[in-house]
Amino acid sequence: MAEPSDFKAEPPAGIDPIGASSEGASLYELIREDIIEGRLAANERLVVSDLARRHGTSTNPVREALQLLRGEGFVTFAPNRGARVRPIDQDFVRDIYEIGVLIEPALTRWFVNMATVEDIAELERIQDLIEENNFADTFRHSELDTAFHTVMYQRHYNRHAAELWWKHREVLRAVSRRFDFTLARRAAILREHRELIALVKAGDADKAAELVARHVEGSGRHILEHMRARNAARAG
Amino acid sequence: MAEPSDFKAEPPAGIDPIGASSEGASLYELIREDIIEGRLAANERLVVSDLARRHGTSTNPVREALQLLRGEGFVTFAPNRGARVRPIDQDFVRDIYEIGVLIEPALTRWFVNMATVEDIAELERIQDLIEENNFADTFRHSELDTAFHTVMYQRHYNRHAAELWWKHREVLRAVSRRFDFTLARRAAILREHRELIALVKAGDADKAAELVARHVEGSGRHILEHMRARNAARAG
DNA sequence: ACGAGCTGGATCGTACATTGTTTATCGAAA
DNA sequence: TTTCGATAAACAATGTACGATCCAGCTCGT
Repeated sequence: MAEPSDFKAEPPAGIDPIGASSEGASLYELIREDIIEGRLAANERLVVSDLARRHGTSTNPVREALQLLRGEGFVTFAPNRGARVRPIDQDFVRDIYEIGVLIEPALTRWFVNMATVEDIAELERIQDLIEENNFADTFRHSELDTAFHTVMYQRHYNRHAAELWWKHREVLRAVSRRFDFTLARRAAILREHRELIALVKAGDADKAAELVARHVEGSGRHILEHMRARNAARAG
Repeated sequence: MAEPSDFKAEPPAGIDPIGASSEGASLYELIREDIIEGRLAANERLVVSDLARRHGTSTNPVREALQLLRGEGFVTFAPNRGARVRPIDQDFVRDIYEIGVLIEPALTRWFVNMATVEDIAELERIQDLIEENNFADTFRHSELDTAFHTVMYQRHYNRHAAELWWKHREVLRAVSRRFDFTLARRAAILREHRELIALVKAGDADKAAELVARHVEGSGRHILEHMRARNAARAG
């Protein structure tokens, strides 16, 4: 969170976004993006030689990228049958937002007790931008919303929990980009953010945690409903 | 959970313990064991060519195993500077047991509402074995204790949460094997298990969840205290 | 329908090129 | 003589290439 203008969603400090070398890293990111963004279909086979050809590298970096993705759960392996895209389906989304409902309130509770004046000012600034944008640019909204929550979680001492949150967040962000926010959901997001800021100011950790649980729950349900609707439309 | 006699701790169904090929899998497991069990020191460099020589393979499988471990968080990478062992230190343990405190109660809550007569009988059977063993064989206790909780979580619909629990459990199990249980802790474990079974029988999900939170918290604190004591002893 | 053989691709091994990091050495300045 | 900095050599990570082997799934002939 450096400059006032740039709001590229960034991971909380200390979470390495890349980690490998130049080639391998980009390969990893490219494949990962393809999976999260849905460009690679669920359960699609990931043929090493194809990927190598497509990205203009040899097979070795591809294999390493796939193993890395396997470790992170985006790719499944069957012995001697290679890799497949783990489907980002309703079950997957439900699983990770449910974990969010359990973890985020705890992160929030800590934040409420540690928040500085600057933190609160930052939250309000981002919230102003969110309201100014008012879902006109959904991509921008997504970035700002992520930034809002990152402010709260980025300095938490439990790096594992923060990292887990971030990874889940990235998936949900990508999925939700495929849908529009309903008017009801838009109103709820704005209301809950404002309410959350008020609770942080008041130092009411319990109520803030409870609110965040509702907020995450609502967000997850909203995404799931969209996915269900789309699947029904496709099937019908 | 097949035969009455064997209680090798096993992951909940659907969590692939291996996944890769024969060679690569064993390599992955060997290195992973070395890290978790503490045979590889914290932050120790993992030189690909060394590992390849030591395990009698070429460098390729080693590199893939390391990437997989990176994805799972056991190894850190610095570009062009290779891999290092992620230290399993107090912070690490604290982070994952705190996440357990958040997740396990939710898993338990579900189990209480879904438990069959057979499930409860299984819990009691394992608990009998735990009490029969009475910490005489600490390794066996560890296996039985894991089996006890696996019965509760293995059929949970949220595979992500169950998998997360299992991965964390493996680490904590390995760490706690290096220490003895204090008498107080032993008593608490037995008491809480019995109490938990009673609450499951009574169908009291709220109290069961609360108890599990205390149980996990107590277990985590116990391990942390041991680690602190050992570190203090080493430093003094 | 069924089984033998074929084939694609995964897996692993080996060798080597390139590139970046670390370390040791050497010379110049203090 | 010691210290500092530059340079070079050693080391290791990363990427490429290619060949061997093995297995799952498919084809084709019966």
